[in-house]
Amino acid sequence: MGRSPCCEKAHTNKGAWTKEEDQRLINYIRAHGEGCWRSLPKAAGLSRCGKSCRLRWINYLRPDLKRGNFTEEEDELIIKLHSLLGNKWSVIAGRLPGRTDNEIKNYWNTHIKRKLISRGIDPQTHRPLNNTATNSHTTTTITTAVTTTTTTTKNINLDFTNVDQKQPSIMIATSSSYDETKCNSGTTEETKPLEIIIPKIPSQVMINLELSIGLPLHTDHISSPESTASYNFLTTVAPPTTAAVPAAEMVAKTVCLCWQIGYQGGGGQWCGKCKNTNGFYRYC
DNA sequence: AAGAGGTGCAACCGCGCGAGT
DNA sequence: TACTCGCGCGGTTGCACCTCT
Repeated sequence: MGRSPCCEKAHTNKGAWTKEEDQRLINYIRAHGEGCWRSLPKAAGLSRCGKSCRLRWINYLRPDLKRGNFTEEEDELIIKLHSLLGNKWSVIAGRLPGRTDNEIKNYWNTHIKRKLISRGIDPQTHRPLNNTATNSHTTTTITTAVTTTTTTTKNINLDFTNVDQKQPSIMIATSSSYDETKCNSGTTEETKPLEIIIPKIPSQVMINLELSIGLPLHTDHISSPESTASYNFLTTVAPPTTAAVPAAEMVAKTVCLCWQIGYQGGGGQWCGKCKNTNGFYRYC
């Protein structure tokens, strides 16, 4: 069986694009818009693969691209997003207007990786380099900064010290009040640690540490200036928005960072308002 | 001045997914 | 339900440019 090739390779150019090819592509997209990349090369009079045209447009020719060096703020944003999303370059790019996934990916591989290593941080795990190899009988501390719609920040510390002998506990310290029935609780000054007791388990049992990220189902959470001001990288793990989307609208995209921590095949902990859809808890 | 090695980035490749039939 | 098609994504490659010796 197999897939048919995306284009007739014998009749397509490869390698660097010429100015003439660029101009043809720009002119065609200006006249007809994006889309139907497969038929575009022929229609535009280009001897290129449709995928190649799409890549050239998205990564280089698009008028809304921001060229130039990454700022320190962008650096930190990329690091934070990567720590949460991993190599989801397109999602990360969606949070950096004017930057492309390819650009961010390249920048990560050439600059940020080195930067993190120089800080003593593993670029893949975002954990201290000298802490990457751990033993199940030693204390393992995983600290994840989880920010919800508001300024709520939770630091989750998993203490599996001597799992065989006693119940490990998970401490979630949050700078906002914690409401079991709501993911997107309002921000207050109150700090209330939440302790979850995990039943005694054998040390060889696999532990499922899955962080579930849901997309927003509704956008009526945020209306106050304070919450607008608190807009940050985690509030927009929603589908990418275009550059034309007003900032206020972007802010309105909310996300529930429901989390699940449990043994494989066993129960975990969920946000009280999450819905169980096809076996996965989503959205609240 | 020139060659070697390193770096950065544009472009390619293969695969997965969703829509359509 | 099975298959095709087109798009988009992430990983990888190739090459131009830069720096060092």
